[in-house]
Amino acid sequence: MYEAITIKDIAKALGLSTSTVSRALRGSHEISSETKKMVIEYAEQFNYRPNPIALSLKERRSRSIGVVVCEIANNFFSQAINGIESVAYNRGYHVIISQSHESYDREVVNVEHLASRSVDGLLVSISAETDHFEHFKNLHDKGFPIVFFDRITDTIETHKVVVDNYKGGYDATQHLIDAGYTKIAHLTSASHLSISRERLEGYKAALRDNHIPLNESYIKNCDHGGMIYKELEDAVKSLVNLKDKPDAIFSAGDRLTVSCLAALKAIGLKIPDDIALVGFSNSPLVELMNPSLTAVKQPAFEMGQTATELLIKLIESKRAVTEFEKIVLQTEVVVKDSSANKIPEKNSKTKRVVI
Amino acid sequence: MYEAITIKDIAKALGLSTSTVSRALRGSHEISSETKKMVIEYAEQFNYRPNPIALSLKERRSRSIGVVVCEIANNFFSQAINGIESVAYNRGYHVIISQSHESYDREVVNVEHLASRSVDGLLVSISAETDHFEHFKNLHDKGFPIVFFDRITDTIETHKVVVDNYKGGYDATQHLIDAGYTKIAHLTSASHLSISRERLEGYKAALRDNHIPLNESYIKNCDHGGMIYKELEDAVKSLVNLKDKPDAIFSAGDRLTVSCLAALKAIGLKIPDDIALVGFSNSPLVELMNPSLTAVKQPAFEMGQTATELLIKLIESKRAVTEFEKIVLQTEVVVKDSSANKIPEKNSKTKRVVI
DNA sequence: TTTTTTTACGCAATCGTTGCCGAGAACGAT
DNA sequence: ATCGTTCTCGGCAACGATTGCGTAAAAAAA
Repeated sequence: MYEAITIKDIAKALGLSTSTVSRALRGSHEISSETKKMVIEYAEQFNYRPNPIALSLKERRSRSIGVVVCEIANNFFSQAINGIESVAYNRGYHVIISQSHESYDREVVNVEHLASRSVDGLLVSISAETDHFEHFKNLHDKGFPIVFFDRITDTIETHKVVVDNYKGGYDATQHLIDAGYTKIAHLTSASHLSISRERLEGYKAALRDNHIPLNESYIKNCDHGGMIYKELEDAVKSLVNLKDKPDAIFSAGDRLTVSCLAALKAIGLKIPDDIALVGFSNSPLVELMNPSLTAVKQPAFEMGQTATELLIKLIESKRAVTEFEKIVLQTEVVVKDSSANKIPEKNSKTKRVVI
Repeated sequence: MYEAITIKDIAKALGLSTSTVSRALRGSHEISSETKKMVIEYAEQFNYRPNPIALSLKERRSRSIGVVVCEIANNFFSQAINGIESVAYNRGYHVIISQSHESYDREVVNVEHLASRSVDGLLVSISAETDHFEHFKNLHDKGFPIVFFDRITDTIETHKVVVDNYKGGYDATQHLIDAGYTKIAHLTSASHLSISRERLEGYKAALRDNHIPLNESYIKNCDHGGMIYKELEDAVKSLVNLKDKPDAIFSAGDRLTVSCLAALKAIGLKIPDDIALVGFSNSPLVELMNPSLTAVKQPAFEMGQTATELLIKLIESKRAVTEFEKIVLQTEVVVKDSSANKIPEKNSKTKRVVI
C-alpha cells in the first residue's frame, strides 16, 4: 500500500543519522552547508513531508480543531464553517466536523471522541436537546480549549461569539409594528436554547415599548427547531385557528422560517395580506422566494472566523487563560415583501373618515 | 494545560508494566482476571482513553478521511458531506473538510496537505479550474485511496460516484420541449468539467431526438460556475438580447440556476411567460421561490454515502485494488411553475384558425 | 607540541501504544 | 525429583520526528 518517505530513509540513503537529517532539514547552524545541501536536495527529490502524526505525538498537539454543530446542511452553519475553515487554513489547522443532529447523546459522543486527544480545541454550537453541560464542563475544567458560538451556555466561562439576538428579535418585531402589524405571533425553537430565550426577550421588549399587550398564546415553541415539519405545521395551524388570529409571525430560526412559509402556503394564506412574516434566515435565496421574505440576517461567516481566532488564541496561549471574551456581532433586517405595510382593514375605515 | 491519563500512568499507579495494562484493557486472555479487573476499574475511574495519535503512528493510519470540494456553503455539497459524515461516523472515521473555492492551486495544496499522512483516503469533487490531474495521479499511483464523486476525471482509474448527468440534461431539455418550448438556451459552467460536458451532451441529444436544430449561440459557459455574478448576468443578458431570443433556459448548476433566476428578475422578464427556466438545484427552497422552480435534483446525500463506503472499502482492503466501480445514480426532475406549458403566441393563431 | 575551542555529527530519550520474546511461578505428569 | 506446560506478566523495540548531551576530529590558540 501507500508508503511515504521518512527521515530514516533519507538518513540511510545518505549514510547519516536521523538527527543530522532532521537538523539539516530545519536549517540548523551546526550542520555543514554541504551536508545540508545534500539532505535538502534528496528530500526535495523524493518529496519528503514530515509525518504530522509523529509530530503530533511528540508535540502533544494535532494542529486540528473540532467543530460540533447540529447540522451542516443549513445555511447559517455552512457559512459559519466556511469562516472557520478560512481562518483555520491560514493558521495551519485542519477542521474536523461533526454533527449532533440536535441530539444530546450524539453531541456527547462527538465531543468526547474529538476531545480525546485528536483535536487541540473545540468550536461548539449547542444542540437543541442539550440542557445540561457536564460534558463541556469536565473538559473545560481540565483546561481543554473550547469556544462556543451562536448557541451558548452561561454556565461555562470561556470565549463566546454570538449575535445580538435580543436586538435581532427586537428589530424584527419593531419592523412589523412599524409596518402596521400589532397582533404578532412568535415562532421559536426549544426554550432552553440561548438564542431562543434572547430572541423572545427582544420580541417581548419591542411589544412592551410599543404598549402592545403580550399574548402568551401567540408564542409557540418547536422543540425540534423545525427539523420535524409536522411540529411546525401544527404550531402554525394552531396560531391561525386562534379566535384572535395574529396578523404577523416572527419566526426565530432558519428552518423555522422556511417551514413556516411552506405551511402558510399550504394552508392557503396570502403573505403579507392575510398574515405577514419576518424570520431569521441566512439563505441567500429568501429574496427570490414567493413572496420575497423579510429576514434577519446573521454574520455567519464572521462568527466562524472570530470564534476560530479566539480558539486558536486559546490553544496557542502559553499560560492558562482566565479572562474570557464574549463577542457580540450585529444582525441586520433585510426588508422585502413578506412584511409590506399593512393594508388597513375595512373596519378601520371609520377612523379614516374621521380624519 | 490539558493533560490526559495514559497507559503509563495506570501502569505506575498499579505497579504494572505498560504492556500488561495494554493487554488488560484489550481483554487479553493472558492476563489474570483480577489484574484485568483492577486495571479496567482504574481506567474507568480516571476516564482513560487511548491516545488516537499514538495509535495512528503505530498502526500507520489515522482513521480519518479527507474531503476536497469547491465549497461547503452550497446545498449539493453540504448534503453530500452530510452523507459522508453519516457513514464515516458509523465506521469510526473522522471527516476532515477542505475547500478549493474552485481554485486549482488551492486544490493542489489541500490535497497534498491532507494526503501527507494525516488522512487514510480522499473524497474529491474536482475544482472548476482544474484541467490536469497530476496531483491526484501521483498519489493514486502510489496506492493512496481516492474516490471521486460528482465532478470526476476519466484520466484516473479509481472508484467514482456520479449522477447520470447526460440523462439529467436530456430529461430537463425534453421536459421543456414537451411543455412547448423550442428555442432552448443552455447555461453551464466550465467546459472541461465532466458534469458540464455530460449535461451538455444530454441537452444536445434531446434537441436532436426532437429534430430541433442546435443553435451554438444558445450555449453559454460560465467558467466560474456562477461564483461571479457578473459573469452569469452577462451571459443571460447576451442570451435575451439575441435576435432570435430563446424562450427557455436550461441551467446546469445550483448557483447558476439561482443566479439566473435573479438575473431574469432583475432584467424584468416574466418566468415562464417571457422565458422558461429549468435548472439543476438541490436547494429545498426552490419550490418556495417566485415562481417556483422546476429543478433537476441530485441524490447528494446518497452520493456522499456511497462514495464514503467505497473509500473505506479501498482503505481497509488488504490487497491493492485493481477493479474499480463507477456508480451512477439517477436525477429527478421536479416540475413546478417555471416551466409551465407554453402559452401559444399570437402568430400561431393562424394555425389554430386552420384547425 | 600541547591545550583549548570550534565544528559537525551521533546517541539515546521522548511522545503513547502494541507486538514479540522471554522469564518465573505453579502445576501436573512421569 | 525432574521435566514440560500453562499462566501471568515484564522488558525491549518500534512507529517518525525532535532535541539535549556527548564526543571525535579539525582548527585555532597557547
